[in-house]
Formats: sequence, C-alpha cells, structure tokens
Amino acid sequence: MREFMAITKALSDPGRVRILLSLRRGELCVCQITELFGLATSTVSKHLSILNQAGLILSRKTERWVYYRLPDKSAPVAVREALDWVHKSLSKTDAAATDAKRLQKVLKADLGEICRRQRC
Amino acid sequence: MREFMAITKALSDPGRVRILLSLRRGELCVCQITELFGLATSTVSKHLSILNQAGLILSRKTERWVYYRLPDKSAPVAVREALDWVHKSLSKTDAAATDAKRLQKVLKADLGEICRRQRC
DNA sequence: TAGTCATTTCGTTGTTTGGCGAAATGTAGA
DNA sequence: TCTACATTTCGCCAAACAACGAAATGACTA
Repeated sequence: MREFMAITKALSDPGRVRILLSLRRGELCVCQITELFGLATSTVSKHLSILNQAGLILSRKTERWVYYRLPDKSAPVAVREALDWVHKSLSKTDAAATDAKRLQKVLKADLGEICRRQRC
Repeated sequence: MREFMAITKALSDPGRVRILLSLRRGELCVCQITELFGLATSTVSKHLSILNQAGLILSRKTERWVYYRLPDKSAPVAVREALDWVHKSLSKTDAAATDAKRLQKVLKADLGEICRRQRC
C-alpha cells in the first residue's frame, strides 16, 4: 500500500507525468528537463526525486550530469503497469505532442550551451 | 490529459483508494462507507464526488440512499485500466484484508441502525 | 588543493487538499 | 404541506505541496 501510494502521488502532478512521457525517447539529464519545461532547476530536481522514490525512474551519474531514465522490464509489477497505463493513456495527447516537439529542439542543442543559458 | 489527471488525483489519497477496493464486493451507500472508515459523512461524500468526477465510480439513487458502485466494462479505457491496476496491485494487501473484514460486519448490520448510530 | 559547475537540499511563500461541523438540499411518507 | 432523514454543499482550519532563490553538496579539473 505504501509503495502504491508513492506511485499514485507521484503521478498526481501533471509536470511529473509529462517528465515520464518525455523520458520515453531515452534518458535525459536534469538540465535538459529543466530547459524542456521552463521550471527552476530545484523544482525539476524535486520532481525527479519524487518519481525516483516511487521507482518510476532510475538515475545514472556521468561526468557533471545526472541522467534519468525509465526502468526496464525488471521493475516491480506495480511500477511497470503504472508506466504502461500512463503511456497508453497519454502518448497520443496534444500535451505529449507539444512536449515531444520541444524535446527535439532541446536534444539538438549542446548540453553546455543549455546550462550556460540557465546559468546553472 | 485533463481526464487522466482527474484519475491520478483521485487515486492519490489512500482513503479513496480503499473505497475503490471496498466497492469490489458490490455497491455501497454513503452511510455504509462512512461506517466502514469512521470518517465524517461530509468527508466521505466529498471523496465519492471526486471519484465520481474521475469516472472511477457510478451512483444510483434509491429511496433515501445513494449507492455507489464500480463501473462495468463499458467505462473508458483509462478508467478500466486504472481500476484493474489498483485491484491487481492492492487486493492482496493487509489494508484490503482489514477493510474487507470490517465491511462484512457493516453489511450484516441494518442500514437504519447504522444511520441511527451515526445520527446522520 | 582550489575552483568550476550540475545537481540537491533548505527555507520561504502562496495554493491545494483533507478533515470536520453546520447549514442547505431534496426526496419519501404522514 | 410538513416532517424526517440521507446526502451534499459551505465555511473553516491545519497539514501537505509546488514553486522559487539561495546555500550546500559533490565530482572533476587545473
């Protein structure tokens, strides 16, 4: 029950759900997600922390950046089903399409450049 | 997206999730749910309203009572999958077992008696 | 070892939410 | 119509939460 509520609470914020959808294309670092949604770095970091604690995303550290990604098939059943449900329900919505478009731009930009722009 | 967030927000409260689990045995009136969880009638009513607006439960009015139930197969896909996910994830938990036990007692009691006890 | 820089943590602020009791609603029966 | 009564709505309070900027962390590099 605790685990399950961690997942539903994580999914109860639209920003976090949109992060999950964006990670479908592959891992992203905090910088890129911040750029994608126009939020403060600290806000994004907290969202990622909540998603991570619920088991909905995993992280990996390389050089200066922390990359977040969706878990693979080995994730707990509740997590896997939650992610399937999210993607099946929302992958074809306008919000997802808009985010995907902006994500393309973010991915084309240089990481260093993004961070300079954010002064982070 | 709006619909989906209504569902996730509805599922983000443990009380509401427990209500969903309890309705698996069949429809219940507000009185019975109030008795089951020991909350104020107004609180339960609000929870039911939130679940109802998300499409996760349906209602039916008979005599003095309003009965709430889970929707059938004709519910929207997002709703059906959400309910499946909830039940699959939680039906075997301690919380569900405890609630089921108390639900049995509530179902055995007379409706009028329950309401008298609550002075509602 | 000191500096740089992406990320996290902390402290604050305004908003949302869950809980309650009281009042309003609406329906069935006298 | 008047009463009884289950449910809903309203108004309030306290706790939880999202957002931000500033300060702390921690890792790599010079």
